[in-house]
Amino acid sequence: MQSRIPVSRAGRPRSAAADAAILAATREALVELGWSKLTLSDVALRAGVAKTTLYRRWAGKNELVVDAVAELFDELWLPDRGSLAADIEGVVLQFAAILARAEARNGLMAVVAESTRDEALRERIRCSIVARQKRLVLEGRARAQARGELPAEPDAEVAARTADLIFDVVAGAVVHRTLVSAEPADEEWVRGFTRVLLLGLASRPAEPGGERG
Amino acid sequence: MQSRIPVSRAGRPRSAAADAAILAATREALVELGWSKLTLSDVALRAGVAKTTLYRRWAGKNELVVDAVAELFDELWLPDRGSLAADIEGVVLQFAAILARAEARNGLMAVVAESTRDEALRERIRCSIVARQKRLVLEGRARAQARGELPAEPDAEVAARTADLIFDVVAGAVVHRTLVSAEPADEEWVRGFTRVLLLGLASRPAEPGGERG
DNA sequence: CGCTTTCGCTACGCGTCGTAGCGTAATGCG
DNA sequence: CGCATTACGCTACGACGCGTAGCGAAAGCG
Repeated sequence: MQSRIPVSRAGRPRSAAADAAILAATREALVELGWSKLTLSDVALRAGVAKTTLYRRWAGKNELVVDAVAELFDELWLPDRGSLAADIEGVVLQFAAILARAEARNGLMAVVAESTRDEALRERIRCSIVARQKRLVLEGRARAQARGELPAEPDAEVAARTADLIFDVVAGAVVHRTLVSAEPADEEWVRGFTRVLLLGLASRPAEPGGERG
Repeated sequence: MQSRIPVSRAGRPRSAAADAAILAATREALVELGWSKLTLSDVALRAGVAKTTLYRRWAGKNELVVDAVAELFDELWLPDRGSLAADIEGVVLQFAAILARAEARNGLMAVVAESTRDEALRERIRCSIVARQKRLVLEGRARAQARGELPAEPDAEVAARTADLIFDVVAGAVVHRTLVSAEPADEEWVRGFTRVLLLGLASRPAEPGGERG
């Protein structure tokens, strides 16, 4: 789903290069300036286009940044590493790698913050960013059930609720670690997180040396 | 820790009533307008004070909103409900109740988003908001260890890392559920979350009826 | 009572937003 | 090719919020 202003079919077509330049310039400005100091005039200058061109395609700051940030999450996918634990670690590390980039941190937080007041914006975020992540949860669980690592869910509604829960736990933990605690979600942290997620708090903690199992 | 501009001791003292009115007006404006549309002129008008009075006490929007939001988290505490699961459910429900309020959602997200660029602001958030929450994790674990529900941690460093992990998982999940998924963290959700946190994903899911251990 | 500081008010400079208007460039169609 | 249509770059503009300065008056402290 795009947040763009609809385009007419007749006449001179919009420059695709300008689109790419604007989105790239937005991410660049997001890194250097952050959300609040990012101005559309500056983005236009960086992209080498006129400010009015920008307003012809996006309605405002929100819409532009959503599209610019959503592109970052396109690279998320779920590698099959053979076990549920390894799959989780893999995808969490990918997510963490994206959030390690300043443009993702700044943009994601800004957009989510803005969405608390803007229902349409929240819907765009859900479609552009969140839905892609949630798909991975469903895929990972299906694999784990096929392997026998997770019990099958007889009730579809309960299954859906559980998937939502897992999604909030995984995404929330990584985001909180990265943005609020402001510490990297590195491999060691991901190992500990995966252990808690799979086995629970009651299990004995992992050794610092990196025991796995 | 306060973000206020230091006050002199001689001369006319600052009006305490004005302080309360300003913070309340900030929360009110946060609910109605959200972060980006909140203006200090409007806050001053609502509070019945001059805009200059506002700038005499806080350096800007960030500092003011941090203080206004931090007050909301003062009410967090850890009731002793007799078991680790019940303690977790209790504190998570409290946290969820705070985040159910629009002023908390808007303010917290706005401030966190802004903090991605502002190190000093991040530090203020850590002291004013996050530290209070993290204390509850340590307290809850100490109780659980005293009860024998959790194994004792021989290594202090490992214990600290685990506490940080738990904190990010709990706070992150609730925040993500409330702000990104935009669905309430109600009692049913909290039960499911607590179950996963304590027992892990591999455990059989709870029945919809509300079976408890 | 004087000294100090706060308070309300008005006014101001600055920067950004988002739009209007214009001339020009690029494309599709007959 | 010639025309209609649209995008583009540019300039200018009004509106608005930010943060500050200056003033007279009010409220405490010694």
